[in-house]
Amino acid sequence: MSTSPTHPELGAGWLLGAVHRHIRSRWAERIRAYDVTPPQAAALRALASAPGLSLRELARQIEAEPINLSRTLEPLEERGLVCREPRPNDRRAHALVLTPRGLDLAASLTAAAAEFEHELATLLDPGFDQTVAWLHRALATLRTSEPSQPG
Amino acid sequence: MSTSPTHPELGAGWLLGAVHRHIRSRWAERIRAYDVTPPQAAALRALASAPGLSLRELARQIEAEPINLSRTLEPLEERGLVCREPRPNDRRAHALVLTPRGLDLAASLTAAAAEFEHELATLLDPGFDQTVAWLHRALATLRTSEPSQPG
DNA sequence: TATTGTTATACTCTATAACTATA
DNA sequence: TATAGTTATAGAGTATAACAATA
Repeated sequence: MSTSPTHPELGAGWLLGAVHRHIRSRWAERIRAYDVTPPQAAALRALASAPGLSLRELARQIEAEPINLSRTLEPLEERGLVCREPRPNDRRAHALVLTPRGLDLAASLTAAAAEFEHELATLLDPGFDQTVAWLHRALATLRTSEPSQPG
Repeated sequence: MSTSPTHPELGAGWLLGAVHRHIRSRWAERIRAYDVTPPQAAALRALASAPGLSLRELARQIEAEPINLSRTLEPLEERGLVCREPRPNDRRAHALVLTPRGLDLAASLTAAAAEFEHELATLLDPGFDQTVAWLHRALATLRTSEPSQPG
């Protein structure tokens, strides 16, 4: 992977970071209208598609630390979007569920996300989903890979 | 851009973040042997290829905030890798230059970076530089793009 | 007035360790 | 003893405002 011509000493890691910050920032401003942050949006959307999970289960699903997810959910609960229902058989874990308003919001966020990602895909490669799919595969490969000296 | 199958409600932004953290972490551990952080490595390599810049000029070049770059350079100056030479004609800006040891380190880091990026490229697409180049173009496109509602 | 480097400060996201109450 | 949620705390990286010295 060669370095970018405009930044000769900044490599793939740097470029990924720059892209990530940019995209995240755009996504954050897109959902600001709903008064949620990107982590909150992820939690809400995950809960909408898998209601009743415990906090740790949800954390596993979206690959967050339980403590961070806990703090992410806090303001959402205060706003009456998420509630922790007690479980009869285990009083440690609560069942996380969305309220009707939470469900509405999650639906809006999912629509916004679909639109946002479609816009990104269009920017990347208008009309050619194949290469976008390749980007996804590439990122998925890099995500867990263990770069090590070539033999 | 469709979402990842294993994380239905986590989109492109999340995936980019995950990849970025992973790659950054691997890179950080790779250069830990040299006792430098990724931002320090970027600054050192940039200074090696463009010596004599002022702090603000260097900051512009690597797209960092001057204050953050200032703090990045501080420990490097203490270790005798970078020094701020006074400029005769402008006593506000100093000329940043690498010491011989700093130059050695920068060379090692550049070699490590080339190796690291080559490993990433190999992971992505062994033997096919074209698609790697496409990834770079894709990231470069996304980097400054302004996603906006399609017409 | 404008610019350089810096101080002080804060924000976002993430992470580790240890506590408490349950099981 | 093991697990669930939480508290306290910390870290990296980034950012804004303003200030003193200098131009």
